[in-house]
Amino acid sequence: MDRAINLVETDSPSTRRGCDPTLQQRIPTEMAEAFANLFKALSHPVRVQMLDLISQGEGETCGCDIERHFALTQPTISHHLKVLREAGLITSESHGVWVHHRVNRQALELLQSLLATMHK
Amino acid sequence: MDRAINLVETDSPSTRRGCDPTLQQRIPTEMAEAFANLFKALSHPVRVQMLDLISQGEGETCGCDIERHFALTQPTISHHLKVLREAGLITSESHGVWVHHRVNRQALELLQSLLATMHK
DNA sequence: CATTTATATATACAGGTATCTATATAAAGT
DNA sequence: ACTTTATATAGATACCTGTATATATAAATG
Repeated sequence: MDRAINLVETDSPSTRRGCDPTLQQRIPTEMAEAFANLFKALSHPVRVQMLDLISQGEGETCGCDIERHFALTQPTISHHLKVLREAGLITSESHGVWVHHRVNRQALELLQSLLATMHK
Repeated sequence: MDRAINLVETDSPSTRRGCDPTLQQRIPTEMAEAFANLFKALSHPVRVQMLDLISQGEGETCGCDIERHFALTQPTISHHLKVLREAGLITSESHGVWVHHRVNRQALELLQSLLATMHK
């Protein structure tokens, strides 16, 4: 009548530890890291606004278009664009001196579906 | 025929600067900050997984239930829960020694709708 | 029933790391 | 030459996570 050993790492339903043993880690670590990286790219107000600006263009939005809307230096804008690009939220292609940016819809849809699963 | 002054802060369509002058800052700064704060709370893989675990419970998920799923110390778990709580992604209420957490659906829906506007 | 023991949670602090933004500079197209 | 964009660097600030500690409740035991 004493549960003896196994004080930790138990998953049996007879354990007094854990109010709800049915909770499962549905999101594996690597997937959680991928999601977190996308969210991190959106964790700055300037980048939220930048992505919204880019989403308004038809893939023709260039850096100077974005720059006009912020009280930030050009290297700082360039940095934020790089963060969005490396996260996979936008793609960028050079056209002469200009670089045109467009949103990656797949990434946004992925985030949307995650959020959907988390509020039933 | 020369545009003279007004080298910066121009919004007039006659400005040679800016390939696409129709782009508008649809998201005001305070709103962008609010969104960024929510995204920042989700910018860590552990918090993504934690929110998913909490979303599985019926508002009865306690800290110890969460703790079991991570190789982190209790204060670290407590810290991450605090981040989620202060961002408004979860609410927490004490029941005796336990604290029960539940997701804030409004916050998740808000993020979802933002993402929706950004991929048309 | 009182007293100890264990459990759940929170706070304070600190070291290491990452992020933000500016200045300075470079490269390349028009 | 002028414009667009990128990189390097650096200082200030913020974030992550552990150790140490505190509090309050529950459980156990005499």
